[in-house]
Amino acid sequence: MKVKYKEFSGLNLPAIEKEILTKWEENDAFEKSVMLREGATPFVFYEGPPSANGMPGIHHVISRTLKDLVCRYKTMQGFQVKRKGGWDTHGLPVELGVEKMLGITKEDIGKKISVAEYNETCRKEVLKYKDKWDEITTKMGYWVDLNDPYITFDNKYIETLWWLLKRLYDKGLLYESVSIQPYSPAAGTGLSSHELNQPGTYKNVKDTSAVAMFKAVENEKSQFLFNSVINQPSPDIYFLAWTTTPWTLPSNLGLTAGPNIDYVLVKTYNPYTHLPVNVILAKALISKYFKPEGENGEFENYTENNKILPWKILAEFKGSELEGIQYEQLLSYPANSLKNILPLADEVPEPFRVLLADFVTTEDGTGIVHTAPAFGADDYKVGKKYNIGILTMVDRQGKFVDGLGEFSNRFVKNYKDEKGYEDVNVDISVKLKKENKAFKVEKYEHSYPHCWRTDKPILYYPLDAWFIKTTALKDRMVELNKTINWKPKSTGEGRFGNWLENMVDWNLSRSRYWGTPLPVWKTADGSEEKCIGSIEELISAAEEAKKLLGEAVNQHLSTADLDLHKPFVDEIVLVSESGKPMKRVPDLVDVWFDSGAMPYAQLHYPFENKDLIDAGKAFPADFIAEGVDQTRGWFYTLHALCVLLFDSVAYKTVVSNGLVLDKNGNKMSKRLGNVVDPFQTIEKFGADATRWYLITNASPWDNLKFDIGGIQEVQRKFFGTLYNTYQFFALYSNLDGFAFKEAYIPLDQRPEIDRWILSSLNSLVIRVTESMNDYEPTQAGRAIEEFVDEHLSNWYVRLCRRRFWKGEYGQDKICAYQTLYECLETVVRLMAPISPFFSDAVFHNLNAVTGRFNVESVHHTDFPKENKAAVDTLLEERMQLAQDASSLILSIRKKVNIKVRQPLQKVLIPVLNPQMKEQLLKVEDLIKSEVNVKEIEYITETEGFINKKIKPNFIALGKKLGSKMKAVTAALTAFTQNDISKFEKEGNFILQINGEPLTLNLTEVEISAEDIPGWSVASKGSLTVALDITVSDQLRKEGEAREFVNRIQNLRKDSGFEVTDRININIEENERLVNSINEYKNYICAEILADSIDFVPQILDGGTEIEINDIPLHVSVIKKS
RNA sequence: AGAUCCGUAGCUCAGCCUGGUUAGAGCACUACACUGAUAAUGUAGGGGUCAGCAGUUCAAAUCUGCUCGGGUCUACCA
Repeated sequence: MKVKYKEFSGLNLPAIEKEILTKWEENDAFEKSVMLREGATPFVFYEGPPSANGMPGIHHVISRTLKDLVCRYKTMQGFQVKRKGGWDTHGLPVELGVEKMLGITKEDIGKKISVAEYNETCRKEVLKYKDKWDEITTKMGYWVDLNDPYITFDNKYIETLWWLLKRLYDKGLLYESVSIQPYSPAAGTGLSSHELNQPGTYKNVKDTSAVAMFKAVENEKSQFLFNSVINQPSPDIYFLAWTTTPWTLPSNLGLTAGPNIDYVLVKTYNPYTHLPVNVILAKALISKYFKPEGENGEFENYTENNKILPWKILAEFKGSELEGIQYEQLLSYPANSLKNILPLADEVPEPFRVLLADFVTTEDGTGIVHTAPAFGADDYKVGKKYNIGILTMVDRQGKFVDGLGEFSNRFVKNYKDEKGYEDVNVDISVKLKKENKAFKVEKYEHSYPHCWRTDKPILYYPLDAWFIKTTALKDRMVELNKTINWKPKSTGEGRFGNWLENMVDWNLSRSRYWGTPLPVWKTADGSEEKCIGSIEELISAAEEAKKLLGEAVNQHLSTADLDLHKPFVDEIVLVSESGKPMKRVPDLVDVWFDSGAMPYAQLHYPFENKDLIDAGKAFPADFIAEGVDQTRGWFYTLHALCVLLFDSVAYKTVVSNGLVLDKNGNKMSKRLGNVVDPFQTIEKFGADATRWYLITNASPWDNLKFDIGGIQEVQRKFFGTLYNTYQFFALYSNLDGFAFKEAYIPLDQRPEIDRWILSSLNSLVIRVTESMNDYEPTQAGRAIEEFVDEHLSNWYVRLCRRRFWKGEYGQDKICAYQTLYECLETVVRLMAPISPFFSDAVFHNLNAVTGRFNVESVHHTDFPKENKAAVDTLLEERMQLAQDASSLILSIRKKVNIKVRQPLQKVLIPVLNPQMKEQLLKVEDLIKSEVNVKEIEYITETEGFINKKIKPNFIALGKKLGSKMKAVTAALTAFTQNDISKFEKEGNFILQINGEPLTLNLTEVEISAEDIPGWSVASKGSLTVALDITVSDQLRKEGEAREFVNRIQNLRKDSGFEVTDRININIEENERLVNSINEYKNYICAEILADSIDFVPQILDGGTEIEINDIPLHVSVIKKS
């Protein structure tokens, strides 16, 4: 028996997928898909490692679908695409998870639990959900190599990181410096930004805020200001600067103004001392300190009892004019004297000057920012730029240092829960008030970050940290970024581009436990340091230390069970050039370094696989994809490290996909309970429907509103249609034994409709290929959808049904089979990257019979190549015409209530030009059979018969006419039928516009048929049809015959006859139908496979009663045995 | 606060780059039809201040500016 096309017993995607999965596993389909391309050009893909200590969510499914479909597509395009999986295993989330699990805090590490035990727990916990991840990977059909993944805690991985760090170190790009970080004096530890983002850390608190007065120094730079105060009551000028943290004032070293902000010099009185003063502040903020009625008030009669301060603007200027003006230190003590100011650069600091920076606003304060480089990141940055030095008048416990007079050793906030703590900020403000140095002191409520463990306010504090000098190669990074193909473009130019422009050095240090240790060893005095770049180097350095420093050192060191984590590496002591012992600096490396170094570390470069990187075989990546939230994460660290170390891009194309929101557009979160479980979704609807939905519903970079209903729709609409089409094909092919054994019938020997669908198919191949090459899978998917639904199923198959079940297995049938087969086979290969399961299932079924491909899976075939010769644009156009015409005629039938089975005599179609007629003629038969009409008449000479309308061709006329457009439109609207036909006959028309002649030609207008008086008419665009709705006697009879055929076919079906069974029919005599049936007997018999139709006086068992156009009729249908 | 994306029918989305006169599709809804693809299908109908305002233009969903709303990232500040 011949092999048959397997017919599905129902569209059960999850079940089909399970079968396919088994097949893939049995055949090692994934491995084979890579192996089959051995020697081919590599297409390099990097997998961004997920962290396996969290459950996979639906948002992982979208980015992995994207990655998978590109890799599958490129494989089918002939590239070899290796996909090494990986796990991100270090970092704070892991540590916090473990701490929560063990019920400990960071302080307990090393006390309640040893560092070794703690890290061991992290190591185990981090792969907690690995099984779940493997499961989702398999079930969603993500092909990635999970047998040999890279793991960031692996010694080999870390060794590469060390090698890279050393290279940075040798290039002078790794350095130690202070940075301003959130710091909790109460807990005695720095906080990561992640910790600062814990819920509840920002609290509204009331603090004493002060507007302090900084006295300007008169010299050349400030002369223009002092010129304005000559002859004024006070010769002094003060800058006003606001602070909510008066404790930072003793550390003040600068005042920062905005270069484009307008400032004013105001003559007034100090509201506390009532002394005359001149102050500078932003013009926009005058109203915050002065009442309008006080402007130009009475200065002479001012006394301390006056409620309203008189004030007067003496001068106005831009912030940029203030740059460099000096002022006197606000609060001078021995501790903050000039000699105690530490430099921020190599030169001697020049403090107490006005600086300029863009971060200054006029929303709060005075428009002049008190700048203490130690206690604010912005302050530090601008302070460094202007080299004003740094003063840190607060120690790590949060109290003032010695040598600050009455403030010495006082806590700047109540960190110790002291009873009767007196707020030092209040005392400072009081002192300023008394000394004519405060202009306004008040309580101010604002939100301020607090330590999430101690609930005490944090400070920003300078801490030692290791940095990568990314700014050194900023320009190169910007330049190389321009060569990267970003999808969408705006992320690369906007979000990422801006980020690069405003780049700061990368703070690498983390004072945690579970991470890659920084491989730097230092002597106790810090004078000598050494960076280690490999395990071998570490071992030999340790051996040397052992030799020089004695046997007690590095006793337990062995190559065999070396672990490059804390606490083991910390136990290793090295020896300096001068023979001193060196200990490792305690810092760990930011986890983002782990992932950014993944291109090299996954290959254990350069210790192994050196060639893969150096010869560019696995580097840089052709393609990566992750969520848009990785823009400043992984995308950045990959780029930064690569530019710094290899002067190259790390990836040529990057797709950043948007977020998955719930159906209402809210972010999915466990708290809201709107998280979609990907396991359930795939279990219920199948991975294919889910993938198809995720890809075609919205562009990957748009946020996706995830709606289960959408998946159901995809399943029904797209997969259901494709399924039906395949089932239809399989049903008849199996009957006819079609196995594509006959020679391929040349296109020119196939009927019009076959050539049309094949043309359409090849156009589709072109479109899909273009879209996929352009990383626009959404466009590709939608195009496939449209083809399957609109063209293949709803037109080709519908129109060709008869060809499949009617007649002998001859040329026309074979044409139909070959055509439909080719469509199915091609579509399945086109969609394989997006929906890998169902496509493979259908492919298997097809190929099992025909064996046209010598492969085990659709994923081992090549992507379809377009056959340009098959594309016939005119053909596709006229088929569209046929579809439109049919649809119009059907709508008329509907309107006048004549069913399609009732034949009608004639359709009129006005043709506007010869091309249109030519096109219509070629599809005339299609239209006629589709709408059951006997003839089509084309009318060209139409005057008096068709009403035409005319309107301007705006695109053509717009440029020519400009503002006359309106008048012309009006003139054309007023055209009579005579005007139009005159225009058509003569080819041009002279209009009078505003008394001037204006010649229009036919290409500048659009003429269309509007109406045919006395006919039933419908139109769409330039196509108009008119239907003759008269049903003559002859037509009625034919209609009845068709109706009869239909009823008998139903009976056959209801009786469960085979499609090929032959029958005999008896009809109880019926006067009204006898003529119709006899007249069309031959036709009827052929349709229903009847050998006889006889009228009998009475049917013995009564037969079956049917109705033909409301006429009851008794028949009996007997199957011939 | 800055950057960026988004806002078109009840819902999901096209159209916008390159301005052109009835703003489309699918789903849902209503009615009718079809029935040897039937867990399908066709036809028709209702449903839109294209977020708002202003500008450019003969012409704006489309270009520009501002505002509002939503998302994300970054920053958190005197």
